[in-house]
Amino acid sequence: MLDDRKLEVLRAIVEDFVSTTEPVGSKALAERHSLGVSPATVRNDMAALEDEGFITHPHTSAGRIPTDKGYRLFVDKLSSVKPLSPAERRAIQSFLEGAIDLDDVVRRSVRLLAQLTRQVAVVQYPSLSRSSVRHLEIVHLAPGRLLLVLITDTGRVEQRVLELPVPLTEDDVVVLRQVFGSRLNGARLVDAPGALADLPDAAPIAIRPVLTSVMAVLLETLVDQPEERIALGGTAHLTRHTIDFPLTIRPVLEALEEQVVLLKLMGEVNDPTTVHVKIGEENNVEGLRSTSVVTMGYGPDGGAYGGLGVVGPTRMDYAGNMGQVRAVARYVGELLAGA
Amino acid sequence: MLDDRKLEVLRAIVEDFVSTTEPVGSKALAERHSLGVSPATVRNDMAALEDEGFITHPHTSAGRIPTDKGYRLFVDKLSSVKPLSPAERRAIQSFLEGAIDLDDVVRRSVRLLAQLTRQVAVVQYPSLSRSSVRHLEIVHLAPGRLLLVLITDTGRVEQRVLELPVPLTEDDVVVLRQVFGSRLNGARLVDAPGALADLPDAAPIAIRPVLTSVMAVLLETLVDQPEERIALGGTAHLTRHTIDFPLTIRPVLEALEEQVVLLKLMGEVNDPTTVHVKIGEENNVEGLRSTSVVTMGYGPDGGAYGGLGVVGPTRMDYAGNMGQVRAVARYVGELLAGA
DNA sequence: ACTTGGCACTCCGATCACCCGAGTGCCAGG
DNA sequence: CCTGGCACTCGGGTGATCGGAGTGCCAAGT
Repeated sequence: MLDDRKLEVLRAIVEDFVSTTEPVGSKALAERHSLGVSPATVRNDMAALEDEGFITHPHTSAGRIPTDKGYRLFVDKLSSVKPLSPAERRAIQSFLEGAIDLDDVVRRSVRLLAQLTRQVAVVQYPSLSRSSVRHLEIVHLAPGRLLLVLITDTGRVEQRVLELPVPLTEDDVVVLRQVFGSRLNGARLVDAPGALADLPDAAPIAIRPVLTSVMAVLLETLVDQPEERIALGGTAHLTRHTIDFPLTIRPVLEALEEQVVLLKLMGEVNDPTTVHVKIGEENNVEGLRSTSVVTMGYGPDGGAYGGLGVVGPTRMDYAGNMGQVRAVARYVGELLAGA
Repeated sequence: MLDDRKLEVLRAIVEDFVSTTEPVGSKALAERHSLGVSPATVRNDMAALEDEGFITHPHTSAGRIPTDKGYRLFVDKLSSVKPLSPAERRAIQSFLEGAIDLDDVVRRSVRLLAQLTRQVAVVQYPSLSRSSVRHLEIVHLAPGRLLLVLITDTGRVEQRVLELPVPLTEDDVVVLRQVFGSRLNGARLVDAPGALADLPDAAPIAIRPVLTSVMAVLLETLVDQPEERIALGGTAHLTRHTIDFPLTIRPVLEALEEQVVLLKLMGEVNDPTTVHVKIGEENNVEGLRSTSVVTMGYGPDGGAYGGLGVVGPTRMDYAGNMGQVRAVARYVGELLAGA
């Protein structure tokens, strides 16, 4: 029931609407795209597409615009991810080289993504749970006061201050360092509980209370409830699209301020090695129902440190944005894997 | 030329305009505020205020609105910082307690400020240059590869990876740690150059090259060009005010995305112990000319770790916002000083 | 000298009628 | 199954109208 020409018409509608922002009519469509048929025929096809729910028109005498379902079909079947232009490649390169630490990498990535796609960009910090321990430092700040500093392979640094009921000697601290270091260095954080399980028994009795305190903090705030972080940028781009809908922009901004929401966006990626697109109502997030989200995981050879992506109007350049998100994700993945 | 009643009229205009968003006319004003005079008299006073440049009217048959100059007078002479309500105090308390690290403190503060003031909130991380060294850790990642981790008294953690042309022994690293630690621990970062000046001469020849490399990185990226960080939140509030001006919101969002701009805002605070207000055109920042900025420094007893504040429309509740900013600044200051 | 009521004037904004044009749906003929 | 033709719909822009809010000024009052 949807022959090739109808699909072609749908593609043309999507492309025209994306670039012009205006409902596209049968006549204009027949002219601009060389379909080889008359406007009347296009109208018939349009009617069919509308019956199937791929397009609508805002009112009787207006042209057609794609529905979420229409965009979905377009993304799945009618377009292919657009490779980057040389200029874009260079931009990525020059933007990301010279980052001095993880924070810097993330901030630069957000900026880069926002600039490339001209959309709102979101970058998740490498998830703690999927990282491994590069180094765990235990600093004796004051009697009875310890500072734990955890550094992951991706360069994330987490620190926790810890008050102890008992004072410690310098030697105790050395032992602590040694004990934790030997078991955790190089281990993945998810494996930490296992790696530490026998610790209380294996350690000298004198420091067992301290040791369990440290373990508790470590496991609780870094493994059980690891703090996820997310960076956001390019919100000014929201104003480009919604010139007429100032009330459309608010729920989006509000949603984007919620860490939880952003994490949800990044978290719903099942296969981290490809770009994912959520269109309009497909988003489970209240407030982003009128937007589309393009995401991808990044990390070493397909594994995932975290996710990144962009949020924009459903009327977006999917092919282009998917290409850009993919490219940045890959680049960032390599960058962090090599760090 | 500006007698008490005229000032009273100005105050009334500012208050009414702030709360209603609409130009206020002589009649409404005479009624709502018990000025004891007729609308005609109010009109005369208004004319005088307008001559002096404190108010304008958008068009002939509209009421008056305050100018930047009018707001300035209002802030300086006609209003006093509003103390917080008990509910607000409780909010601050409950919001900030339970923060697990500096990042957490800053993020919570931003959120808190945004929520209290219903404006866009900005919080600067404690400036590196004004902090002192709590701990400097040197980790031997791999032969020829060092990781420096600097932890400040305010809990900021900075890390730098460092490639060395020569491999190091574990003993070398211990020496490095000892040497740097003894000179830097407890010292303010600005004093670091002095504290380290004699180092190359005092150290064993063998590790001098390494030592100077480490020093270079340390001084360059942490002292000479310390990375300033800033957190932003509550941007959704921008949409509350500018319902009618969707193009007004963009330059503001764009400005707020620029670290430089935010730093400028925070940096222009000369006396960090009191709240500062920049109104409209007083802002040197392109894009924020139509907004007002309320800032204050935070830190131990008047000293300044950094700044925080809010950005909103010139038509804002100055008394309230100033009170809220001040309260949060003080609270955050104490919190970090005690950490 | 200041205040006040009165009054003419201005101008914004809402309302309405109007028309143009784009676009559709349908039909009959190729 | 495609096509041209045609009547119909409806949104949006234009222009005229009108009411009301607010002003500025003046002359009279205290």
